[in-house]
Amino acid sequence: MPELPEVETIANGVHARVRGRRIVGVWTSGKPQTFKSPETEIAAALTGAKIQSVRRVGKTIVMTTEHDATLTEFLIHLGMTGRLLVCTPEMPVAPHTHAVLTLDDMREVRFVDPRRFGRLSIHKPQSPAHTPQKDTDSPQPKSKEGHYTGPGREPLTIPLADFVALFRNRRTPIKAALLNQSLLHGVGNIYADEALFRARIRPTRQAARLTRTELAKLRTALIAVLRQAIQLGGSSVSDYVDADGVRGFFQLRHKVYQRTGEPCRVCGTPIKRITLAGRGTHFCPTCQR
DNA sequence: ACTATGTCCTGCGAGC
DNA sequence: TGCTCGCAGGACATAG
Repeated sequence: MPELPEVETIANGVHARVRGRRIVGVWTSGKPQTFKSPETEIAAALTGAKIQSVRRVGKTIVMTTEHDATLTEFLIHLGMTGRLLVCTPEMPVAPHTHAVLTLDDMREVRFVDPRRFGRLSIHKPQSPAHTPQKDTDSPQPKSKEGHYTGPGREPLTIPLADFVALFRNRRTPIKAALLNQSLLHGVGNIYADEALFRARIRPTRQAARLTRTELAKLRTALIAVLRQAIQLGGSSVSDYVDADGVRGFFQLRHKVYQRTGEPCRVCGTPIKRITLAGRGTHFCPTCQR
């Protein structure tokens, strides 16, 4: 399932291939749950627009487009099985294709999603002039200036003090807290398990009970594992592929994820699997305390 | 405000 | 071999 490293790989790949191209046509499948914004709005906003950039925010791909000096952000969340592919027209259209953007060089950006947990939407950066001057009553500075910033903090850049503060007073297991996108966004099941293993912390530990030292270790481990995964093009479990349909390699480096019963690569103890927060959770009962 | 659980959806693999 | 059935999970809704 695409998490931060996979989404980053895809966004970078699509960016390199389509930046500067104009969208000349938009087709959508009509499957209602795929579209968080009405399909008519998506088509209207993107048709004729020029692609400025494609980047990652959390697990979301943000395609920024410009049309008559108006910026629009097309948000693509891949869910579990979503793919974003840059294709030539003669390539066969995969089953479960839900959106196709035709570019001015006839190539196509295709969104394919068999399981339909993915979501497409339009985000319009609000110009400050248009926002009513009422936002003084919001207790915390939310996303004020408009461009999409996601629900939580970026794991790769969050300072240690902020990272530690995220987990203060959280009684939920640390694994569940890592999966909470309104705290850190971008971390999913694979990298939560892998980071906790590298930090030698049990997924079941209550977040608020972790020491500052343990949280520092966790942050370092998380950043390291995400960076390494990005370098290897992500983890291809189930059917993840990048913008060209190429698989990643980080699954070969997994130390616990989907290694139930196999020996721990550090101590040889069989990797244990439990269910936590409704998710398969893998850890080494010896190494992780 | 926080926490836990159910729901969506389809492909695949285990088991018979 | 061929079938059924249960599981996988990210985000959101709902309930406590």
